[in-house]
Amino acid sequence: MAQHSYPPDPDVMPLGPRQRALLAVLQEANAELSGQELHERLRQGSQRHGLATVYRNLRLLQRSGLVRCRKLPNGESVYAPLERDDHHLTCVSCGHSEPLPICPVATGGLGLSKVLLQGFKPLFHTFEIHGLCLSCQQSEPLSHG
Amino acid sequence: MAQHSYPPDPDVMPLGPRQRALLAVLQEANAELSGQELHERLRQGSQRHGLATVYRNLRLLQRSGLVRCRKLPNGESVYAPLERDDHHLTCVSCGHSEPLPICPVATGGLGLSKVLLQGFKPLFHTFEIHGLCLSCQQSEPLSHG
DNA sequence: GCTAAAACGAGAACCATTCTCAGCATATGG
DNA sequence: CCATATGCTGAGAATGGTTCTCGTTTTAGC
Repeated sequence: MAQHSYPPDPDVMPLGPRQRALLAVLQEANAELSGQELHERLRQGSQRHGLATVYRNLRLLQRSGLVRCRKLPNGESVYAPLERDDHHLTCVSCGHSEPLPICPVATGGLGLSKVLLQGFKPLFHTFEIHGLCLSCQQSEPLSHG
Repeated sequence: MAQHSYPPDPDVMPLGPRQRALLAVLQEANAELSGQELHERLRQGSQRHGLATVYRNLRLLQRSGLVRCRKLPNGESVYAPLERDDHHLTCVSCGHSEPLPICPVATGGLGLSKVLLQGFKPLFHTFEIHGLCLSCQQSEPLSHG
């Protein structure tokens, strides 16, 4: 057991030093970060950090309900603290994704009955509108070839 | 120009035979299909079909607003006809994703002002609840290591 | 200190997707 | 009817983010 004491939530095991560093970087950032970006930023600190461990811990933090994740059209995953409730407009043509400054879903208050959830324990939700951004509408003749 | 005549929608260029085949398979399927699954099913028909073309046409159909796409946690993309308005419960631990039989968002009627959209032309939206499925809650001791 | 168990890092492996490029189909103009 | 330009197609190679492997390092408990 390489765990450090520090029990912020009885529901969750204590976090290791690298996991705390990772969370801290995510919280300081004002945007979602990819695994690679996170790795780069962590390297600049004093601790050693391997890419594999960054991904390992991202998975663990996500399972613990501390980190949320979203996939961009290019396949990258981007991460943010769970409590951040941002949603996005994403272009199906160029892949550009930008924050949508409203949450159209009554978070938490979702009228989701327990019956519908069937034992599923919700942690966060993602809402995304996909379409064509202005510049793609203008540049593309929209031909199927 | 290898396009075949057949103008179903003045807003959109006519579709080629492979694009129509692709759409047909998606419409017959009662679930989202991945690019690879789509490719397999198309191979079974009479026309020849290459994987590259399947992906090429999926991209084009998506841009034309005929097909929607969603990324699974394992990195695969799954496709469906645009008009299908399904949403999902997805487990952050095992990656299992199942349909959620309600749409908590007032589709179309989203109170999204044009100001917020800033020229963005919406085609479809995705809504997904991420959390822990029952079996993952039971099996995992939730340790950070 | 010493040992067993857990976490770690570097690099290889993975795999869905995209790219490359030579060949072929379509449409048109001569 | 044939020549030619255009651009779609498929096989296979390349790409790139993420995961796996495995030998090493760190931690916890004694």
